Order: sequence, then structure tokens, then C-alpha cells
Amino acid sequence: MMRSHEAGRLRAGDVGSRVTLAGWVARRRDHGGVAFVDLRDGSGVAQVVIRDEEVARPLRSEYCILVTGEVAARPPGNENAALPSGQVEVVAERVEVLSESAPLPFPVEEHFTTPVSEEVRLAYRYLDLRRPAMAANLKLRANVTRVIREVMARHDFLDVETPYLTRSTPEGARDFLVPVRLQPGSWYALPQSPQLFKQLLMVAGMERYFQIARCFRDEDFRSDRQPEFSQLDIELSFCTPEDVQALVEDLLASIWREVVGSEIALPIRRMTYDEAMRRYGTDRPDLRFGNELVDFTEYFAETPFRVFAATGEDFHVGGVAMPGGAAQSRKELDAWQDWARSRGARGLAYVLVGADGELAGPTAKNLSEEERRSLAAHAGASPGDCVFFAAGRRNEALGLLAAARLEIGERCGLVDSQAWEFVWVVDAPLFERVEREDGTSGWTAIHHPFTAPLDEVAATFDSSPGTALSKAYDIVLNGSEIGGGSIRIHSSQMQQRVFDVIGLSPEEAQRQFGFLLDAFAYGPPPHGGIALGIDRLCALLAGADSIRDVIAFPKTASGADPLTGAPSPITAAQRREAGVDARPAAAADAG
RNA sequence: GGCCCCGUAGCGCAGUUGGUUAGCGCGCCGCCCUGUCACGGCGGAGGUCGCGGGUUCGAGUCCCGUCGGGGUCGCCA
Repeated sequence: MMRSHEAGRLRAGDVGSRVTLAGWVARRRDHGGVAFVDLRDGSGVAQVVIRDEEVARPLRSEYCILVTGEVAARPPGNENAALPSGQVEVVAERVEVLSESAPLPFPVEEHFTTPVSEEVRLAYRYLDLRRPAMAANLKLRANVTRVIREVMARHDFLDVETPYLTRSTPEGARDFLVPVRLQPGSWYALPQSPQLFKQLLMVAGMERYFQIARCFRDEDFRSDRQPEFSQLDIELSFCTPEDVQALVEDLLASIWREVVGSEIALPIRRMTYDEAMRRYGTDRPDLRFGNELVDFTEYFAETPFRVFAATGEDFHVGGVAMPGGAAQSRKELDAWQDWARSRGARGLAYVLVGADGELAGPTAKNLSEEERRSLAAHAGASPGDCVFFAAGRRNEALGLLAAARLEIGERCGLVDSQAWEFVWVVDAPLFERVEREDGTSGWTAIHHPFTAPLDEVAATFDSSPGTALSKAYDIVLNGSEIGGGSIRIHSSQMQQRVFDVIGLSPEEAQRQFGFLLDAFAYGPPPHGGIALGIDRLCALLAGADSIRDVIAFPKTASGADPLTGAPSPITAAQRREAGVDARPAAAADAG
């Protein structure tokens, strides 16, 4: 019947033509005998002039209406370039109410900028999405996935769907489980990622696979974490890390060019994991500003200040400068201590660099004369700056300093909010040490146990797991990890050696993902891939604070959906039929 | 699981050391205004102060518990 998405497309050239528009009443105002209705549809807003008061009077906000009329220029003397509804208007000849609207729970109209709680927005998500900003976010997301499909098709990738009902495998996160009526006591798991299936597809000879896949993880929420999320999943056979990276760079450049009209400088820079940790204290550095961390471990090797003196192998003391930070009040400096404690640290030592270069603050008194003389220079701090310090186990100290650096960047306005700073973080360690509950320590795979070691350590990684690096690569944008991948292990022998390091016996490995190991007995090709987080990517592109703003129907932090009321209890009959209460045929956690 | 912030009218918020009838803006309803565009003017309706308990002569305000929302640490290979 009618097309509705035309209101916002009316231009001066349409003056004199007759149009039929459908949309929602964004606002109605009358002035004397003339009523003005802003008609919103998917394309924007048009102003409709209604001279018949009897017709105009019943119209209310968000009524869905159909308007027939003639496009007119505004009367001379009333031109206004800043008009929200454009340069032309429609003089209504006929207005039909297609459906009425109840009074709104919150303002839908664009010019209302007062915040509305997310709970209310989610409960009326269909109204929230009617707001132009949210509609624009969904449009942006659709553009992103469209470009992705175009680029992947151009590179001859095959879109293959993998199961959403699959088996529970001991990956990183908790599984969402689905009871199985036909086999009481047995459960499907929703996939945390298509990782194992895409590797099977490589064995199957699908040399270039991709999928925009929904993934499920039953873990706590964050502003950038939902229990179900979308990732662009990619896997290639016979590839190098550089092949994968070049493909992703084409993807990102195409998305940025077509969706936000921005050119990304290629190639994207590479940084080793080690360098990222040294300079920024994190494996996802925000390169929109400098203000790098400074290593003071060597510098303080002989310090009289006990807190900064090395206590063992894993000890690290580092600093980060805050430009102009010496001007902070005692109260502000105390607030930093609270800030550090809220992050689980004992505190945040600091030294103030005076205008004369003299050091001040409680920590300064504990330093040697030599240290007081050279500390500012070593920290790269200028007179008037403040230097924060963290000391302790390396990862913890670096973590605190990395957070402090971001906080400083924020507070001091160092972050260029217009910038898009991409970086590949490569050569991450293969393993990290874990302390087990029984007090012993062992190793666990940092990425996942199928990640291949660098060629240099292929022969030695099991004898010195702590220093072995992997063929892993993460793509980071403005301090957010938007994707990660690796070259996988395709040799059963090497795979077993990795399992040995992380303490997974052949029997246990066989029980957990034997189907993958079995497949690898049949000539698996060398392969690798990557997964990009669509939600985070879109949130960054949209400038949204939370990925909820680029998901049509997200959940709250407790996993609830205020709109549908999910999750909800099931009936006793459903429980019986699903076999939820049934005993498993064989205890799953027997091993 | 820990910690922090929030919960008062449809929405956003104020509410002092505990004290009369809990306010403001927007929205909503009615009337007025012949070109408005965050129009304007006059009038009006609308509240179990999240819920439960306690202290008190008296609780939106203080205490305990609980529910809900947001953030964060743990967690998320």
C-alpha cells in the first residue's frame, strides 16, 4: 500500500507535488486556527500544516497517521535554516488516524534530552527504539553487518551456520543449559562461540568460513557484556597471522568508510603483548593519548623506601605521571587512595613535583637524596606534575597503573575523543600460571588450548611454559578489545603436548572434545581465524556508552528482560516434560 | 560472591538537624491565542516516598532486612 519512509526526504524540489505520508505524530502544536504536526517516520521528520481545527484537535503524540497533501515552501519571512522539520512542509488535505496512542511513559520526541532510566526504556523498548537516536543505532548496526557480508563475499568466504543446541564443553565461561525432552537428564549447551565447529569446518575443507554468530555465556554483566552477544566468526585454512590481519583490516576499513565515512590508515600498527604491558600495563592499550607508564623496578633496586624495594622475582614498581597533578588538593589526593582501594589495591603512592623541581608528598620523605634529585626526570614528569606509583606483584601493579593512566587521561582531557586508534596486540604468552585451590600451581591457556605456539618455541614450550609466546593476535580500538584470534594447532602431537602442560590427561581431553581430536586424525589443514565482537564494534561506532544501546532487545544486569518478563518460572508440567528433575544417565562430573 | 551509587507523581529531579496539607520542571487534561517549530497565557488532575520490620509523641528523612536498576572487582579460555 503506502510507503511511509519519505517524510524526512522531502526537499525544495518537491514543492508543488502531492504526497502521501505515513508516520507518527512527533509533536502537535496549534496556534490560532492552524495546527502544526511533526510527522516522524524512518527517514526523518516533516512538518504537516493542518488548517482544519476539527481534524487537528484529536491528534496526539505518537498517533500513527496517514497524511495526503501538497508540498509547499514556507511562507517568506519564516525561513529558518535550523528547522528540525526541514525547508518544506506538507499542507494537509486529508489526515487519517491509522491508530491511536496511549499517553507515553516517557518522551519519545527527539528534542527531549532528559535521561530516562534504562529499566523504563527496556520495559517499553518499542517506544525507546522509536526515538531517532536509537533508530539510528540500529540502522548503523545493520549497515555494519551489511558491509561485513559484502566484504566477506568479495573475499570468497562461505557463510556457514553452526548449531545453537550443542554439547557442553569446558571452555572459559559458564554454559547456558537446555534440558532435552527426548533424553531426560541430558542437556544441550548454548555455544560460547562456534570455535570447535569452525575448526571442524576447516577439516571439512571449507577453506574460508565466516558467520555472524550469536554466542552465549552465563557470566556476570558489564556495560559491554551481555549473556548473549554477536560475533563475526572467521576461520581460514593455510593462512598466516598476516593473512587474517589483512582481511580484518579490509573489513574495518570498509566498515569505517561506509558507515561513518572515515578512512583508517592501513596497515594498522602492531605491538607485541610484552610492549603493551610495559608501556601501558594492559593488553588493550588506549593509544588515543600518550602518558605512558614508567618502570621503576630497576631504579628503586637499592631504595631505602621499603615499599618500593624488590621483594622477589615477580616484583614490579612502576609510575605514571599526571600533568598538573601537583596542584591537587589534599582531598583530591585522598580521593585517589579511595579510588585505588575500590580497585582492591592498598593505596596509590604519589609524589608531587613542585615548581622548583623539589618533591613533596608523604612518599618523598622516604626517598634517598639521589632519588629525590632524579625521580622526576626518570618519570618524565615536569614541575607541577604528580607521579603515581604502584608496587607489588607485576600484574597487579601494572593493572593499577593502567587504570590510573586511563583515569588521568580522562580527568586531564588527554583523550582525543575524535580519534580512532587501532592496534594489533600480538605474540601473547601461551600460558599463565594459576594457583589451584589445593595450593599447588599449574598452567592454563591464556587464549584457548588450541592456540599454536610461535615457531621459535614450538620445540621448547612445554619445558618452559612461562616464556612461550603464541601465534595470537588481538585487535584493539581506543582501549577496547574488539576481536581476537590465533593460528590453531593442527598437529595431534603438539595438541597433546599443550594438554600436558595445562594438566589435561589424554583421557580427559578425549572425553571433553574427543570429536575434535578424532577429526584431527584425518589430515587437518593448518588453519587460523579470528572473532570480532559486533556489539562492541557498533557501540564504539555509535559513540554509545553501553552495548545495550546497539542491541534491539538487551537484558538488564540481572539477566532479566523487563519487556517480556524473561526469565520466568515454568509450569510443573513443563518441568516434567523437559525432564529437569530426572537423574542423569551418567553423572557428568564423574571425572 | 565482594564493594560503590541510585529508588519520591507518567518522565527527570528537590526535599534542611526527624515536625503542619511532600514540592519543582516536563508531560498529561481543559480553555484561550491566525504561522508555530523546546511557542505562549490561564486553569486542573495526578503521590501507599520500591517493599517489610524497627526506633520515636512523630519517619520520605534514622537503623536493620529485602527487592529492583546502574557501575565496578572477582569472573568472562
